[in-house]
Amino acid sequence: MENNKITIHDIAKKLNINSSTVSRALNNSPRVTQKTKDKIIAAANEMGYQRNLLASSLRTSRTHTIGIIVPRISRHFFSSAIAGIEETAYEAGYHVFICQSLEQLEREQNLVNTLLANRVDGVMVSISMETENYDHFQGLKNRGVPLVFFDRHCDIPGYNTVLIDDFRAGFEATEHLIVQGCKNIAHLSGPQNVEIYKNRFKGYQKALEKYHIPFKEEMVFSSRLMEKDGAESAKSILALNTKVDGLFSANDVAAIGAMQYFKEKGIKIPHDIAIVGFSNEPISGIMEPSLTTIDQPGFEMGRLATNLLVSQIENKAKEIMKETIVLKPSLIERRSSIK
Amino acid sequence: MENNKITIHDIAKKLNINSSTVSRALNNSPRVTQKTKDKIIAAANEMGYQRNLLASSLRTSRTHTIGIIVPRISRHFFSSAIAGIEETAYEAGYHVFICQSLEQLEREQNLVNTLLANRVDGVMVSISMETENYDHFQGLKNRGVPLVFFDRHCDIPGYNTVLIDDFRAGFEATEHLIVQGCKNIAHLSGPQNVEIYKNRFKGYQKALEKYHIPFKEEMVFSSRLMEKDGAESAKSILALNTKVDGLFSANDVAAIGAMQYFKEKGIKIPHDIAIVGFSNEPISGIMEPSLTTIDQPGFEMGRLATNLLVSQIENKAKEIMKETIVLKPSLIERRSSIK
DNA sequence: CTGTTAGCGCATTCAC
DNA sequence: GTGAATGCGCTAACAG
Repeated sequence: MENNKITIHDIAKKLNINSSTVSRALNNSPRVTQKTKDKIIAAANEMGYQRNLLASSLRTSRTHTIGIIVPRISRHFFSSAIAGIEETAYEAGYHVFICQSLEQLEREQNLVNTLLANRVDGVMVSISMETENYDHFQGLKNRGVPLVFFDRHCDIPGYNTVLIDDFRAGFEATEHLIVQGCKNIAHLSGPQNVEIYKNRFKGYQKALEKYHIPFKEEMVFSSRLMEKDGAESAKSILALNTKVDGLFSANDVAAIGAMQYFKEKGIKIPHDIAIVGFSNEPISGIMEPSLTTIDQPGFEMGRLATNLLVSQIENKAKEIMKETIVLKPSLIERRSSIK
Repeated sequence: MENNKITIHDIAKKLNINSSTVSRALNNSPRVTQKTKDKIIAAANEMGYQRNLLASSLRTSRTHTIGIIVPRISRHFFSSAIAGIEETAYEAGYHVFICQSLEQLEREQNLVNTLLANRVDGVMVSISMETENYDHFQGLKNRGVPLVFFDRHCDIPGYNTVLIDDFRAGFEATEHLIVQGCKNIAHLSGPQNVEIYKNRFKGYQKALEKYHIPFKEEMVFSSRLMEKDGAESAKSILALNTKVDGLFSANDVAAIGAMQYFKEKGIKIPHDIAIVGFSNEPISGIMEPSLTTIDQPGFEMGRLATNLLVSQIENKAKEIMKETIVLKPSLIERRSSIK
């Protein structure tokens, strides 16, 4: 039917008015009569007009788009977070540009530049496991593009951040195992440049300390916390001289990898080894209730982070404030007692 | 350090040359001396120049961005497909704008318009379960924006499509159950406006026919194939007069829901009821090998669909060809025999 | 090889 | 309340 590209000029010509009026009408400016507005909007619909956001953004230097960089969209936590982000962003009139770093620093760096080149109004990041410095975020700061970290944040102060209390999560997870009777508790930890893993580890140590259980270096297995890392760590755990009877994993995926390995070896969960990991709904749901998990409120974090970002974007005139929102983790016990 | 917005004019001024030359140099045009190129690139880096893609795209009417609409990014099949799409797109010099319809027609319609307004160079869609007509894709055609359907396609000819042979998948799944000794095989089916579900259903019927097993309407449970739908169907299956001993589910999620329900009720899989579903790696991996699955080559489909789309985009001068690529499904048996 | 000019589509001054 | 003119930053056409 309608051909290719209809511009405000085309509809102005047809109505024998000026394109500025059309522009104003379509932006619902109060400086246009309702009558002419109606006429213009009717004509626009009829002609199949569609605003060219590129031109509009070029002119206003606002894209109403926010960029988000996560390690991997298929991870349950991140897809929940994205759901929260999209919902909130949509309500505030923003679109979301979703990007995956795939845990690679180089990709993360490129993505920041891509987002910058696309002139997004703000950026939300959960850093990759390889990210140890933050130079690549400097460009955002130079351009005055608001940035919010969520979940996997950095330890440099002065950034806006939404996170959960990971120290507390680690502490409670470990305490839970201790209270249930575990004596030798191993820990699967992640790269220490990522604050969440560092803090979960600290929580683990603190819980041991509280219950006067000696901390042993060899009980901590550091890896990138993929499924196979969990399995490998499980193998190492079985090879230890000490008989391990509890395990706290710093993420969901590694916990699952470890659990699988243990099961293959005929080890009973939680009877022989009790595990506390993090929630991963699609998987948690189909497992027998052998895993106690810590819930990560991804959706909620997404919402909060987006609100924070949007308020930064829209108050850019004022000095950008630095804010940190801390959420409480919650332990989900799938059974009344472990041992 | 560097301030806000540096344009090609700024760097032209600094070097006492014309901005067109700068533009040409930055686009690596052969019509600029290597010397001046080097000089310009050096200056650009030094000044922290970053191309404004909005302006560039406005001028060239090419964004080098492709939009993709899937029902839900967290679904294993789609996240694999997205991985394939991103990889291929990146190689071809395109960015990917990922959107989720969340199985809602209205969202799908809005997303098409959003992509259009953002002037993406092409679009890839796997339709929602609610999508029964295709008017909302008309705008793409009018604008000459190439469109490729993958996996969940439509039955209207004249569109580019990448799909797997779903009839064959349904047939082989059902045949597998029959050969393993199942006599009463139920089927979990999805909305029949979605071709893949229709064809899987047809394959199921054809297999029954081949083995002279009477088809019974009450053995088919139609739903939106969510996890809870699978569970509900499982409940209905147990309430039947006929004792069902085999189940073919038209997707992975419903199969998992059904399996959980059966297990809760103490029914042994596959001894009491054998199930064939579709692969869902993160979940398949942690289950005991009780589920035979059909592999959906998401990554491969993503690659193929992207290649198809890119070739359409880049040959837009010629008439747009219509092509359908059909992939073979492959049955993955996790154990040698079921019964 | 490089400079000049014009315009992509829109929003925003400034007039009236 | 509406029209005319200008420019966002870039690239393409045409000169030279």
